Amino acid sequence: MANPEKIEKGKLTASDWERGALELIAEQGINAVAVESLARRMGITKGSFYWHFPNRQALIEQSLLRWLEHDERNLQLLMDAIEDPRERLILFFRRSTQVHKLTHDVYTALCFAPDHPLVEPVLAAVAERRTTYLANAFCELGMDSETANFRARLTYAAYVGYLQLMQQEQAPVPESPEFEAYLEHVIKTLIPTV
Amino acid sequence: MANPEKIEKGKLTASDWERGALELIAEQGINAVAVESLARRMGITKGSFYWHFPNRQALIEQSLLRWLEHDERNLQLLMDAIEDPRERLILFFRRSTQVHKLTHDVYTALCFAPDHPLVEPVLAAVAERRTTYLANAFCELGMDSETANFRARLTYAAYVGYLQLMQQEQAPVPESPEFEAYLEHVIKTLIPTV
DNA sequence: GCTTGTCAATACGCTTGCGTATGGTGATTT
DNA sequence: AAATCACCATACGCAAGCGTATTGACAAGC
Repeated sequence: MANPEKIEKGKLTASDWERGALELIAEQGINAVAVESLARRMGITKGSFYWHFPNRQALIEQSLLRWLEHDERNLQLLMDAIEDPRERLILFFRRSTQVHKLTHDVYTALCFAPDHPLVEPVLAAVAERRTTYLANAFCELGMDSETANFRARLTYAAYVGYLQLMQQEQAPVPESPEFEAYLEHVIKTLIPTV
Repeated sequence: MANPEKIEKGKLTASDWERGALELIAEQGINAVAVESLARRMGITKGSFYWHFPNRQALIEQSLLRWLEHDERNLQLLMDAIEDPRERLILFFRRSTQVHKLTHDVYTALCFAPDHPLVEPVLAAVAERRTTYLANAFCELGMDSETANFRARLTYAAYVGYLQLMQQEQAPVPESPEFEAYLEHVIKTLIPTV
């Protein structure tokens, strides 16, 4: 049929709208989330939307909240799975392709709207979470607390900055040999040997 | 008077509009550049605007072009002024406050709209310029060409990422003691000693 | 003094997007 | 069978924003 998303049996749920919003954010950024265009995209009209949500802001809030939980689960899985801190740090950079793609693309999109009032707190929470994750790993590698915090911030900044370079096609994407070479350099520079 | 910008004698020029646009970009991002609101802000109506520019896109293009030149001049001044490559690298991070504030704020704003069709090429040019600047300095410090390029990319990424953390108030601003401490760590980590 | 050129104000049409109101439809309940 | 509920369509009002068209103000040149 002509309905790309609506899977034949109709009856969308609030959760469907949230997923649709997150996909849109991942593809075109948060500003692209408009209820009418999103509705068109889901093969439906906005009459449905305003049954599930009071307004656009609620949709975005809910979607971001939902994303935050997904992201937290992903990070937890990573932390619990690997005991070697050095391996964990290395995986931090590779994460891009390891985790669920949608979740990661949303993260990238959010990074480029840090001044958006609804995005700001979410991004702050994620930054906090990830830097403490990094700082812990650096601590386990023998750094004192202050140094570990600095290194964590530097690492996180390098990660976010690289996302931006990739966005501009100024940097090689994961899985390419150039990326591997660069990654090796980053590891050598930022991660101390045991 | 009630006219904030229009300095009494009227008769704006295209250059005035470009400056106004850049100020707006610096404050509220590129998406905030709307001709009617910008006109209001300049204490005038859009009747004037469309005499100087064919459309909104032309204004943005011209403004960004103008900014690119400013930024290039700033970089050149920095390169020519200091001969010690290590000092140059350190200054790269301090640059934020050293150069003209408006120019730097525009840069930050542009960093957060890397997918914007008009911004993308500008950002690409700047990234190219700055990474080669960095790579040259690292080369002078004794790195081989490939390593210098990797380190330059890493340094640039760390710089851009830090801008974002600052935007979210997640990182100390320049001139604060915390910033100095962090900067010291960054220098120790990224810049090899002669 | 009259024309011309430069810059600006106003009014208009068009589109996009938000939110509301109201009605419709099919399934479920009673 | 009727009524209710859950979900959706349609139509409307409203604001912001782009670009156009027309007119006006004011100075410079002829």
